[in-house]
Amino acid sequence: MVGRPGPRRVLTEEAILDAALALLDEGGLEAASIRRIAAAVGVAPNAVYTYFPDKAAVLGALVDRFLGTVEYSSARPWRERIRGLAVDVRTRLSAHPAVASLLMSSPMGGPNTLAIGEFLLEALDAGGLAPDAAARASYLVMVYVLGALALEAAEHPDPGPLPPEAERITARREALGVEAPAGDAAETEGPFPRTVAAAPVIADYVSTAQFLWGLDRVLDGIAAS
Amino acid sequence: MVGRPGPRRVLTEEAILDAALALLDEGGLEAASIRRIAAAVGVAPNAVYTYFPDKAAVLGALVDRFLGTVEYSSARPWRERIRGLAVDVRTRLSAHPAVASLLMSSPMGGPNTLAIGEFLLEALDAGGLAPDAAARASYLVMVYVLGALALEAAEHPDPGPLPPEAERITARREALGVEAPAGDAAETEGPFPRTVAAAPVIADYVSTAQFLWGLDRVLDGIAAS
DNA sequence: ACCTGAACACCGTTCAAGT
DNA sequence: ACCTGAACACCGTTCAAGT
Repeated sequence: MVGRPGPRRVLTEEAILDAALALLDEGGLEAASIRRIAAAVGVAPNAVYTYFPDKAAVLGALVDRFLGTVEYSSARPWRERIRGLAVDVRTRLSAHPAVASLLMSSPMGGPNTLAIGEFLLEALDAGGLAPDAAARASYLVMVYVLGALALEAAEHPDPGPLPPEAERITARREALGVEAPAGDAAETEGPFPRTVAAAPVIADYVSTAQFLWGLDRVLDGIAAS
Repeated sequence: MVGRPGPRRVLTEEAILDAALALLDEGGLEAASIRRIAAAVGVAPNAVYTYFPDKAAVLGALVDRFLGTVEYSSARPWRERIRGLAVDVRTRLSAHPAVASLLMSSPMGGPNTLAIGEFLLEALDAGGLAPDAAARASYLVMVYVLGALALEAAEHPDPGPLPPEAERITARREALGVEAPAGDAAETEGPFPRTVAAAPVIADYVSTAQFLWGLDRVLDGIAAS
């Protein structure tokens, strides 16, 4: 802006990812355009291509950097290790909801993604699984965690921060047309009677409780294999 | 094209969705633009907005129509019903890989999506689950199936038809740098020793076998709850 | 009601040029 | 090597107008 073109080194991969994340947080997926990222760091749009080959690379690097912030420890029993990892990912994601949608689309090939896979293999080995079963199980855990988080994120395509959990459950409840828990006389009519009867639980799908319930079923299934 | 503007009724929701699906199949997600869909059905871009409020509605309707083609029967034991549904979705999706990515992003609110949810609740009720557990379990099954399919689809962001399974596994194997099954002397060095050792199994993640293994673990966990 | 042309406000990416 | 301005080939969506 001040000076003329030339080798100025005003940019960093980090600075680009910071700007992309800020735009993602404020305006959702569609706000994270190359042009807006460039504007945010005060540079011409095409300058970004000096640091990343294309937009997918920027978003992929963003996802991998995010996964690098996740903390996990090997000190506890194997189930607790995996639960701890899953909860930590989910907690950190709640501050950056738009990143959750990117988790499924990026190719999962970054170094921090590999580190998480390695951690899962360790935990499952500690759980007594044979190497092949541990490998299959680690992928299952990833499918569950990423799937659950992406589905939660899909529920709130609107930009901005994720509303509090209680609010999101209330929104689901209203969307399903349930005011009272409807526990008295089950209205088993209409096209989808079971779905209507289950509405109170369905409203709870986006809750931490449902997330952990599902994870525990997955871990039960793995432990029994 | 031939006549002048006016109430011609040359379009149908069905025709628009047909064109969108064809573009999706040929050119992947980015090919399914409103402008290209309109061109494919021989109409001005904005004519599409007479039938759908926006692009998201077009893609949402496409997903729901796709889920309407899925077949499921209530004749078998509950586990077989759910396995049959999952396999049928996966099989039909292999002809339309780009639709898999849309499964996670659309809000899952269409009538055919509800019908599948209802079917799952029936099967789980037949499996002896209490209503609340059945509701939670039905969501878990959906998370697993949709997550697994979306993750498979993310592996092939290139447009065009999905390569045969054997080819995709070979591609994964090469990407991981595994030529031989490496079962002889485990190279437990480098940054991610377990990941390297598990590479042969990891190459198999995109297989039907892995898909069903994961589903069976999920169903085991549900049955034990 | 259903379609049109034209426009608005954007995109990702490429290219030749400057330092 | 790193950045620029300018351009290319697109987007989704809106609006006033025609029939």
